Amino acid sequence: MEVAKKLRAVAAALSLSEGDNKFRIIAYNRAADAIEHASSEVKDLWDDGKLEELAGVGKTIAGYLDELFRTKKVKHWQEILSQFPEAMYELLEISGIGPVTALKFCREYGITRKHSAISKLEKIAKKEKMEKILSAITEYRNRTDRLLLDVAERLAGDVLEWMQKCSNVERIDSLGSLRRQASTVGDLDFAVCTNNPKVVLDHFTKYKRVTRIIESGDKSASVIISGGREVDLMVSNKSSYGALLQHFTGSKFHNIKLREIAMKKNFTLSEKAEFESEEALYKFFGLEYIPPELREGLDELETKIPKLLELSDIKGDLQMHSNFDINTSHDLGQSSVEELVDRSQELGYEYIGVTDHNPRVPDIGLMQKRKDYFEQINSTSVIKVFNGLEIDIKVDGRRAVPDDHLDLLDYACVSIHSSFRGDRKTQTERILQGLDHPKVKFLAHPTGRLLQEREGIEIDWDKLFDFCLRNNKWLEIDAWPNRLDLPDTQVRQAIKYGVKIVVDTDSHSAEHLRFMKYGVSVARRGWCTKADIINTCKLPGILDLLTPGKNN
DNA sequence: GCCGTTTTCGGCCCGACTGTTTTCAGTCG
Repeated sequence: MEVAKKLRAVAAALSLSEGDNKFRIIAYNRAADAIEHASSEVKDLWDDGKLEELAGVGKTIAGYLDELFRTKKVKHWQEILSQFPEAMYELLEISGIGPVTALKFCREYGITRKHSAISKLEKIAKKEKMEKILSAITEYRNRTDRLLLDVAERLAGDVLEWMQKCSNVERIDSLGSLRRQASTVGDLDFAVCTNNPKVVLDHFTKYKRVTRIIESGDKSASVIISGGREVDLMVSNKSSYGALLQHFTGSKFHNIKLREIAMKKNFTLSEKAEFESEEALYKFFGLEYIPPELREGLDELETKIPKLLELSDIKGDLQMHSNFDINTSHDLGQSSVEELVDRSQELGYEYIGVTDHNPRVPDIGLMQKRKDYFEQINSTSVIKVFNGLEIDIKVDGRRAVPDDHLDLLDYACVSIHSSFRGDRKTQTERILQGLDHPKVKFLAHPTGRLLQEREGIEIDWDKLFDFCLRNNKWLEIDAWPNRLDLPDTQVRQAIKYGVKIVVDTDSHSAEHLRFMKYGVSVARRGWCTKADIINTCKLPGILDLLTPGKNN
């Protein structure tokens, strides 16, 4: 059983034990939350002796986790868990079933075996015609992964469009993890300002994609839409709409901390509090306004909030792929350089860098031809078009292009596209070697992670940051929605170190250039200001930075 | 069990919805 699930099982068992301290139960659940939301794997934290750095994991639980990793089991937990059938802990996976219900099912229907627990419950539910349980089991089986940001925005856009058809909707906002621009989104959440909740909620449940209404009351409703996604909507009147926005934007951890602050000032804060705006709410408690992207319950309520990067600060895009065919090692772009230029000009950029993948087989003739082509483009283009290249770092750290070919470029970035496994030390050395050339300006999609598909590589971050700082190398935030790489937590570490960041789209078509906003969101979630980001520089500044010798 | 700019003891976020409980427990976010 994975670690967080185990902690939740212990919490469930404790909650069923007579007279147990309910705060101990909360503590176990909080520890599970902390582990699930940690930026590192819990096993790695244990390896590094950093378990207790997780807020919610104290001495006792850290001790038990240590026992778990050393001996594969925790004696104390075994004793607690063994009071109840193993099957019970499996049933907790079904939405709507908590400890009490799970135990009741196990006892009434003789569900004991762990592995068949949910199938057995399904049979019983069919026989007994327990419709809600059946649909919850179906949803459990179809449980889709979280949505990528661009997909979530599109789905939310459809819901917004439908809701705006209702004349009683005075204002509607999309909230939750989508508003916080987390890298992936689970449920879609909306708040509506209205004087007629009933009509609004009624309209909501009639949305054409709704496949099931989970619940529907006077103030909120939850539905499942086709594809299995849950959509929640809450309503309020104008006088407490700010409190509702704040509450439903979350995160849960941020809200808990905020309410603790309120409590210390002898106020009870909830979504019903009388605040017309979020600004007024934060101000009332003596706090700065916290941008949604920072509301993760880390240290944002105790830290001075910098002026975060904005999309309009971006002056150019330094990673994109054209269809100029140089027999590339990976996928060719779909748009011509001219199309990329046109679209970039519409976006108000002063420059772009075209960084096609390196040729499969080194060919200096092709590189020269490409250089001539860019010179010709620049003779007519309004915006500056840099002749860049994205170069593979091979497994042994060598670049896939001979050094003399780099002389024909304005700049290069390097990246890993193979051999993602490998220990931290080897991968770190590999990257540093790849970066070590004056023409190489930044590391593209540094971890190589693909959201919902592939974990990133292991990197010694301190070592990488130190190298970048000393050698004037930058790290990329790749805005491609299934990359978002560097991840926001590492972005924050990088800029604390003083490392500069490039935010770019890695576009493989002119159509993708619009993804820049997701990269900006990652930068904001990483607490970046305009000054932390290389491509907020205007053209003369970038020309300076790209001139070899000047900054190397 | 966790945690500290009121505290190393004594607190611990808050409310909505559901079901069958005619006043609240269970579950969720």
